[in-house]
Amino acid sequence: MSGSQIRRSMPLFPISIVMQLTELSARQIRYYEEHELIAPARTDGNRRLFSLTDIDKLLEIKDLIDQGVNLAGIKQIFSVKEKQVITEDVKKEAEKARRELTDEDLRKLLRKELLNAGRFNNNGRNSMGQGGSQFFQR
Amino acid sequence: MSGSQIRRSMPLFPISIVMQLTELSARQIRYYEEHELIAPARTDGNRRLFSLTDIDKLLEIKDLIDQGVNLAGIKQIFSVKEKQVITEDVKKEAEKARRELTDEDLRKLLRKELLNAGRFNNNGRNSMGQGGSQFFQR
DNA sequence: AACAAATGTTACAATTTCTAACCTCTGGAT
DNA sequence: ATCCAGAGGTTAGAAATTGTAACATTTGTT
Repeated sequence: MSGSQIRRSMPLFPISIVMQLTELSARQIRYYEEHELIAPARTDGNRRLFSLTDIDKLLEIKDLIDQGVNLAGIKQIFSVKEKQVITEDVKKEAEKARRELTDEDLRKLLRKELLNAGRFNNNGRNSMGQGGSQFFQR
Repeated sequence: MSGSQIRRSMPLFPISIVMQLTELSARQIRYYEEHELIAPARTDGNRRLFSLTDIDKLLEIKDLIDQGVNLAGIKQIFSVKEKQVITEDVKKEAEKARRELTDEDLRKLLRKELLNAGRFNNNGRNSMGQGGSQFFQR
């Protein structure tokens, strides 16, 4: 399971292959790297080497571009999706807990939760600054 | 709790007030409505009336615009965040289950999970189409 | 070692897209 | 009836994205 993660992030493909797989131009792919949407590995000779994860990301980028989203937007979307991955992690564990419900699993779940607490800056502001009316409090 | 939800979505503010609160121009605010990022209510005389939810959204829009995200991107982000709310819902329930762990709660959790399953189109594609190599399977 | 093909970098240009500002006109409120 | 906030159309300027070309470097092959 962690092995497949390694495989998915293994740098394997030269840009020519990625162009075919994604139907993106080399220029586009380099541009997206320049703006830090992807970070392909490099060979000793400075050639890009893309992983499956990179390719998936490129396909997602292509989708969003088609929907009119600009690069800044895609960057934001990726960052909220990263959060999503973690909550989904918790979700999966909850699922497992539902099935098994051993004390050991519950301890693991709790531990993970605590580790992730406050890991991201919560961007949620509120229109009334501090000391907003109690009437409107969430 | 559901009461405060009602209050937060209650149409209260005319555009002039919203301009001050958000430091957005009227033209901008209308522009964002035109592109369906907000949907303020209207008075009998067709004037816009904004809720606190609208104002929060506008502040978030302002932030994202400042970060260079275009409207299409903001729209996507809003839709992703909606998902997030739901997974966070599940997360909260998982937290609760961890504390209480009654059979009843677990049944509720499961029910919610099943109800939300497939509620959103999962946009996740895979670089290898169908029949991709087992080697790379997630 | 030498050559051909692929890829990297950089610069310039062109095109497209966004967004804010300008402007006019309408309709509601006093 | 008048006044003014608000609605909506149009446009200009800026920014983003991609294409193209020139030239350097790497890779693989013979």
